[in-house]
Amino acid sequence: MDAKDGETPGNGSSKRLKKAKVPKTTVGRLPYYLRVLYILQQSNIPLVSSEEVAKLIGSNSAQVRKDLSYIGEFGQRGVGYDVPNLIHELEHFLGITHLRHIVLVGVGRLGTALLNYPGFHERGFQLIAAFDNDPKKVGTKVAGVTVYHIDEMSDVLKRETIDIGVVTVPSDAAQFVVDELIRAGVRSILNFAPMPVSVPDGIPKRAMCIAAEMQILSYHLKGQRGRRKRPPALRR
Amino acid sequence: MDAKDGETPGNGSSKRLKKAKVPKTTVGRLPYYLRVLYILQQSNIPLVSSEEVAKLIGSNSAQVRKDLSYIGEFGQRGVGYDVPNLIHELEHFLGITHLRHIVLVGVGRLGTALLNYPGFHERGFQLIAAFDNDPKKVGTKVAGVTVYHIDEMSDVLKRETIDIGVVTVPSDAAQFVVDELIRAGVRSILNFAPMPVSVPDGIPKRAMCIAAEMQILSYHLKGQRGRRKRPPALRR
DNA sequence: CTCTGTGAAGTTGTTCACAGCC
DNA sequence: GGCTGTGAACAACTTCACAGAG
Repeated sequence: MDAKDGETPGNGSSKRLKKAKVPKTTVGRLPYYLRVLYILQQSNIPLVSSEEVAKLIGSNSAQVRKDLSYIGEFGQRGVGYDVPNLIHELEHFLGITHLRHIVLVGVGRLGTALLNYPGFHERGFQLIAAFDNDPKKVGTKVAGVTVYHIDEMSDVLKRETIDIGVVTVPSDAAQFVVDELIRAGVRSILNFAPMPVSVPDGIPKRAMCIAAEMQILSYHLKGQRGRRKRPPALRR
Repeated sequence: MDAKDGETPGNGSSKRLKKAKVPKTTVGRLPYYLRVLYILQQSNIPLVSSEEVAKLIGSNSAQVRKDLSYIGEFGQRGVGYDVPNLIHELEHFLGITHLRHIVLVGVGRLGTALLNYPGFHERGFQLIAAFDNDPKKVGTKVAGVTVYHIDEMSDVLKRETIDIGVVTVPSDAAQFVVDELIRAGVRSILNFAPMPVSVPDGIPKRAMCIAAEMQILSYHLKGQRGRRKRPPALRR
């Protein structure tokens, strides 16, 4: 149900690397490894062990080593991993070595919040434009990003390569907006609308649904009766 | 790395049901089934087949049937599933039959956007309170929800059972806020801060990280060179 | 002795294919 | 005929446990 694979169908052997297959579960964890590595780097910690990384993200050392081993051999036995080097390798693997261009459609509250989110820029994602169908919003700037009308999308994006289209419109507009983004040449979709959308084969897609996450939490709460009286001791 | 299991450790056989084990991947898909069922219900469609549900969420019919079969036998052979009944069963299974109480910590832009998100209420989640450490925000109301100071948390929540604490504070405050929520008796955590947090055993936890999702998309774009010239035909 | 990298074992999840009921 | 429910086959992922490098 999640992202389409995004792999070009018949590219068995690229010239880039040996590139054995990397499980998608592994790909999903790499951004989290990267996040703790950035923190370690800020603290000027030059080396880290798989055990330490595991502790920080709540996993286990074998998992960390296995995940990293799918990408290459970056550690030193008896020593650990060089933090800046590992950051470099992960960034390279994830394709975030150069600035990625993104656009956002739907300048409502969530859209505005995201436009103001500093994490985009910090992580190498550059907001090129925003789109909405509300004439009051069109022509304004939100967090420094110009808002265009949705009908202008193809024109505005004519000369730009957009890597990711972020969709923050109401459910009933989501599929239309996704279709427009694809038509305008946008290469992948991040959908926040609480509605499944379909994309053509080969277009990577991810969905973030807050309500779904909360329902999953709700499930885990079943069976635990009511308010905890004596909170469990905090670890750490 | 994701949510703690949330299962009370030694409760092999509850009296509630036969309750065979439901894979967590299945639990993760149920909210999406529910979402398309709500849509079908709004269109007054009384019956649906596993094939149709699968099409709508981009899965396959065997997966849908298998998932549903972990919970019970809700379909009729040769006919399909009764939409309202299946909704009822899924809601029951997910524990969203009664209102869930939630609080939010961090009334910044993202927090404000979430407080205004109508999906909470529509899906049976009731915002009881919000917290921030900014004196300018304390005492105001955002989207009808009163903002308290973080130090007041234990007091404010003394008599309430809070099911989910939503964390939308900056990274460096995330662990502190989570610890406070746990101390105040909050039963589970939904973390939006781009920082792993740890919780005691038995406290369900989920994380939503936008940057991570975008990095995963970025990975899938690697290898596809540049702007698509001729967009693939839209399906549907 | 420490910590990585990795086959092999073990576990979990998905797909197949068909019996069973409408 | 149509569609569910489900063992059994298959595939993916995780954990173990240890060889090998520093």
